Amino acid sequence: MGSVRRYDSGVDVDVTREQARLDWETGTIFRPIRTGNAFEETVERLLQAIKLGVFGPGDRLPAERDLAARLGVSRETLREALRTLQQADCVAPRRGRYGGTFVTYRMPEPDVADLRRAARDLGGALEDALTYRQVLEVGAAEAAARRPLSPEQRAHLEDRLTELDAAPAEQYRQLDSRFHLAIGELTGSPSLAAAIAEARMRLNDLLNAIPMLDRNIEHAAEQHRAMVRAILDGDGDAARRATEEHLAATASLLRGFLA
Amino acid sequence: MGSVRRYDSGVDVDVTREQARLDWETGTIFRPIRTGNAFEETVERLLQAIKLGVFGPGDRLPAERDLAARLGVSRETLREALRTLQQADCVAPRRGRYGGTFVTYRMPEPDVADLRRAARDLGGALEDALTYRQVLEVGAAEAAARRPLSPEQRAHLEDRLTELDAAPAEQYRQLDSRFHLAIGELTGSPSLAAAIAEARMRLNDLLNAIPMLDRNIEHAAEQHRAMVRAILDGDGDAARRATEEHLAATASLLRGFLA
DNA sequence: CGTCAATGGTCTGAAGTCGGACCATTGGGT
DNA sequence: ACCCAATGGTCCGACTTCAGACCATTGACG
Repeated sequence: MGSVRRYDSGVDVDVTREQARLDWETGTIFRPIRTGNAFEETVERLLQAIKLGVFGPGDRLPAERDLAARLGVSRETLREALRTLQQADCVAPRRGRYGGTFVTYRMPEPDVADLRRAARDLGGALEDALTYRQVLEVGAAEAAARRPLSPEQRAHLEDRLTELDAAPAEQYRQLDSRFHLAIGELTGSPSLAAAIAEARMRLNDLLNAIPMLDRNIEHAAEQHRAMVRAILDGDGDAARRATEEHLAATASLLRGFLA
Repeated sequence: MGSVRRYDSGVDVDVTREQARLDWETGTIFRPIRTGNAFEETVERLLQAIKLGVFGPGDRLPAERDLAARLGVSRETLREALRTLQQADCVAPRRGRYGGTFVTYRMPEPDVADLRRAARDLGGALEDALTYRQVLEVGAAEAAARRPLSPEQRAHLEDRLTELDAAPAEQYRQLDSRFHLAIGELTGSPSLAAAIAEARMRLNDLLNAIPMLDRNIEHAAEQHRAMVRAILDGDGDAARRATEEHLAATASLLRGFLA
């Protein structure tokens, strides 16, 4: 300790502490540029779009050429991904005009064993994802509330809530995702909406595996209403508090099943 | 309006509204998988590591083999990126043992003309980035405050503040970045820290181009102290408020120069 | 004064990815 | 009954990226 070196900047620094700082920061800034190859990431995205409920069973995905362009990937790579999903019985292609790629995926029944396995796979990334999601969604709710919303936007949010309240049990998770995603989109910040979608994707397998009890659903519904009310009222503080409470409840429910 | 169709799910939906929802959500979920090729992203990362001040003038970057592994990129791609930076006089390689790639980049003088140009280049992405940053950093400060911190972590945070207070004008921006990044790292969530780094990178050229007046620096220093105090005290609400205030001040300073 | 280990510099063959052209199929429209 | 536009299916040549091996250089250390 206390070893000191003079740099060409003319500033004396403690070499040991400086090294510790560097080790720490390089890990953050020099993280991997790409998590996998284009093909794998494409599969992941498509699967998550389906699991998040953006496309339900029977829905048609955008045409290959269009989808490839949206994903910024060549059509061939996209097709390879679609072929994989097809073999996993998630989608089925239909040729000809008015054809397309149609979703055949059905949500599996929630299963606590699945949940534990999924949590083990995530490992330390679980706490990371929960913190990440908390910060993003709480912040988004507040940001959405503090923003002037168009009548269309207000209607859209209420639609999501109504849809969710009327959801049959097997669609609940997907419509819940739609609702939370909608709040992210209301912030008007594409980056924020994308980050929320990503965070939710990471937790999605876990959330999907939680058995939904009527009592939990009712509780969640109340919290959802509080969030919507606060956002439509433009009350940022209330929106933040309501979202905080809702996410804390979900997180502790999750931890409960893992304990 | 009111056109209704029955899907195989047996649920009647308003086709017009359903289409609007799809258009909206597909934009979020089917955003591009990769923003550019590996080479471009590598250049960007390196440049940002330097501009954010993780590596100052004269510092040595990690060895090529090591750096390539950290970035998840082949050594050849990394070298191509380094060659580009070399041609831009940002780094210089030195061969032999104890050699390496050394940073030669010097911060340009702040210039309002640069700032306006950079803002124009960003376009609508500016508001996006500001919102994104606000949510992330405010949330991170609160999360860090609500978390038990080790003595090393507390010392690290205080080091960053001390370092920043003692900063010569030409290093101020870089040390400011280090300080804000440190808060993200204190949350213990790598995803959150990475997102903060990314958000800051997007605004970096803008922030760097703001002429720093003594009055602003003093004001910022006060806010920084309040943030640190709140985080070390474990006072989440205070941390959030202090960060909110600080970022609002920076944002309005920025908008002022753009107006 | 030589050794040698760590570093940047160079090359190659394989695999991944891309853009684009062209084919095959289908069902609504004329 | 035919046409044709939109869709999935197939293929190819060019470019990018990769993994790994090998070379060249340097300076601290014995």
